[in-house]
Amino acid sequence: MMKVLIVEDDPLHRSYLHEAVNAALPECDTVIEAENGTVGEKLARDHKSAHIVMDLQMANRNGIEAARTIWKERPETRILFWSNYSDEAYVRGVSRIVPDGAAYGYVLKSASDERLKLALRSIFIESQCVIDREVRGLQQKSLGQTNGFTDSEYEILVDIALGLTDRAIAKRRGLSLRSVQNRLQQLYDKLDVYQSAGDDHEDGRFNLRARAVTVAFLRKLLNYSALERAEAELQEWLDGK
Amino acid sequence: MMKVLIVEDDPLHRSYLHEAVNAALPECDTVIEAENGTVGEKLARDHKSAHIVMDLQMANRNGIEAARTIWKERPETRILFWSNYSDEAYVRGVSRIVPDGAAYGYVLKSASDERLKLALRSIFIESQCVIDREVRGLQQKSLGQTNGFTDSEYEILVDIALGLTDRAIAKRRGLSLRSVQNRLQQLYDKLDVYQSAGDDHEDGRFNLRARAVTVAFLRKLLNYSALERAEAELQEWLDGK
DNA sequence: CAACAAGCTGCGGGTTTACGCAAGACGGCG
DNA sequence: CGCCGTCTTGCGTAAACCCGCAGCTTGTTG
Repeated sequence: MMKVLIVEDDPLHRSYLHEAVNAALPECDTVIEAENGTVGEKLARDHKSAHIVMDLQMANRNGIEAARTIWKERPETRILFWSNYSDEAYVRGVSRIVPDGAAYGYVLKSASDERLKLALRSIFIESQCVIDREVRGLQQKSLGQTNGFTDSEYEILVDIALGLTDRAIAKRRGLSLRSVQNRLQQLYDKLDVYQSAGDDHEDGRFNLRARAVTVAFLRKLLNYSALERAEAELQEWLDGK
Repeated sequence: MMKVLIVEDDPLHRSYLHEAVNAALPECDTVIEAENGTVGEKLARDHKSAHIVMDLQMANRNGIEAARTIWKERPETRILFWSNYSDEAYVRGVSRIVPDGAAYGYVLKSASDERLKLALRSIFIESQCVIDREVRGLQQKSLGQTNGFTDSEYEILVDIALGLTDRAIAKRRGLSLRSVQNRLQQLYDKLDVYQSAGDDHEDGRFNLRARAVTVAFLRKLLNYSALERAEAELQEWLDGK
């Protein structure tokens, strides 16, 4: 009497998930599969799916995008994210879109069979949130401020990553030019862009703005999918004049 | 009488490869597996492997890095790259390291079983190069100049992506400041950074330098692994004063 | 309420970027 | 050889960027 929707790129992983669901949830009688985010959204709508397992990184339409629209239509949907990576960019992306009180989970693909099955039961049957330990760590840092980044810092990081000028950022965020630059300084500080820049020889200097983006990338604060989303939002904003 | 080494992150894909090798190469009597680049290099050395199937994107040590050191030790090794992506960054990275006359292959994970098996036989038995059609396209563009990027353009792209200043680039590449800036202009041109910048309203302007990097990322000219490698090279250069 | 921290803003100035203009340098080609 | 295209370099300028300094607005705390 339970239906589960699997949204996952890779056929191997898809069939693995299928088996795992069958094994972990005997009360589940139908399993549907989608091979990308677009199809996933459509199937979720058609079947009014209440239980979804979703990959984050998919070529066609990213898991976060798909989850967002699904949750917009029915916020009580339970979604288990099953991902290869625990990049801060993904973690931040997910926790930005989960509706209040929704049951969801975040399990890494490297987790054991047991963990996956346990998570499936906890979320779909017990309505509990299950977040992988490793991911949890990031989340703390990300929301709390310890060593992590404020939302406004993250925001401006994305803005310069997109290639906006200070002026454009100011306009977009409704700030003065100087405020934007303040935030930038703050960002450069946290990313440690200076130390690598200084190097007592004054010649080996970095372009702070570009360097900050790169460092963020190398630290997985940003990744392709985050950029992609940000770019889409930017275009939207540009169109809205 | 043939040994095959499989280097692949994901356990599912690893066992899939294992089966594929067994099915396609009955003359192969032993299959060894490594779960990341570091182990892969070690096993290749210990076993003097002549036939390797390698994933490109691996957490620990990237397939390109591993392949490079393996080929440095024994250039006649045959390597089949099996990857999820056909990013120009990967294609360029691979073709940069393949030794003269070496037999290698590049097959996408989305290819059919048949294609994979055929590629295995062609490369390991017939010593032929097998490059996936989709990848091939990129390679042409990348080496030929049609619409693609010159090496020097790509080089400077990487440099600004790393966050170097014009001056630093000039020093590193042995050019004058102005020449560096010339190449940048050229790059901006090809990346079409202007059109999105202009937009008749003079306010919606982009920071060309940062924008170029982002556009390159979105077009898969750059990706994480390319950045990682470039960063390592940069550090090396910095240490060498 | 006073005191204080945190964030926004304007001003000013030193540095870096982006780029037009023009003078060489180098290589191919008729 | 002279012509031409491509690449390099210097000069000069307008704009953008980085940032110290100082005045203001907040929200918080004793």
